[in-house]
Amino acid sequence: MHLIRADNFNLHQIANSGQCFRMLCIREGVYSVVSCGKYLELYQIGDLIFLGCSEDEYENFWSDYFDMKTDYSKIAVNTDDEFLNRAIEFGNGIRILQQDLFELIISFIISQRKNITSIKLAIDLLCRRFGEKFKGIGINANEVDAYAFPTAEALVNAPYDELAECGLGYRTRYIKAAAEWFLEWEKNKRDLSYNILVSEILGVGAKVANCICLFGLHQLEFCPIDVWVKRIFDEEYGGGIPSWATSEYAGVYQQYCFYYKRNQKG
DNA sequence: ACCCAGGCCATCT
DNA sequence: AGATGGCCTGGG
Repeated sequence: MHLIRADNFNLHQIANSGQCFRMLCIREGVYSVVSCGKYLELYQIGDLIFLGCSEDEYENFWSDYFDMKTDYSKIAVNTDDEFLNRAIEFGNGIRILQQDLFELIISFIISQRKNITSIKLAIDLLCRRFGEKFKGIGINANEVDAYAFPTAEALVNAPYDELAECGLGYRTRYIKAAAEWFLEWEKNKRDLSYNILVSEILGVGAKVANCICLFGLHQLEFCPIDVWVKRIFDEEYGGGIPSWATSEYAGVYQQYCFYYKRNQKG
């Protein structure tokens, strides 16, 4: 067990911000998350975060995963934009996680035309079938069965029908192609960019590429425009593009606004 | 029973 | 370059 104090950190908001599909509420207030073959359970009381891992593992891994080195109090500042101010106030515990790139690419290809519940289900099935099973340590030092996200090799070698059975539908061939692309990319690790993602990976269009840049490459200026953000532009800005959407931290503001819009009035 | 979801691609005008 | 239809499937 490791304890930290954190500002601009809200576990519930992070888990429900739509950027991560493997952070689950397993009991009242307690969340589990798997990343890079590591399992963590954690909960929050006020600004205290209780983590079911060693200080060493926190410092070496989870601290970066939760982007603790970025000072969000410098991003979530008051502006002259009333809607943005309300969104920041509402969602200012959201952080941009530093997730595994391959997992990110596959997850957001899966996300197209699916709601969050369906995305989580498909990814869970994928991990159970093709991911490595391992023992995680729970918040009470108990042992937990966990599944890593499948490697690119595992998905390249996976029979098409078995992949499809995870509820991927027409995206199945995209997933296979993306896994093959990733293995090839890993050989030389040339710099990734929005244009490369869109032009080289089948099934990656503008929205998904923006998500990969923001959530997978931690380039905070990328602003994915989905139906919710479109709705914000239409209903709050008369169809125009607000200045935050083209700013240095556009992706963070997008998260605040997206979360606010989805969760307001009911 | 619908209807559509946090898109993308191919195929048109 | 802009608009339209098809696509898998499960949740609401």
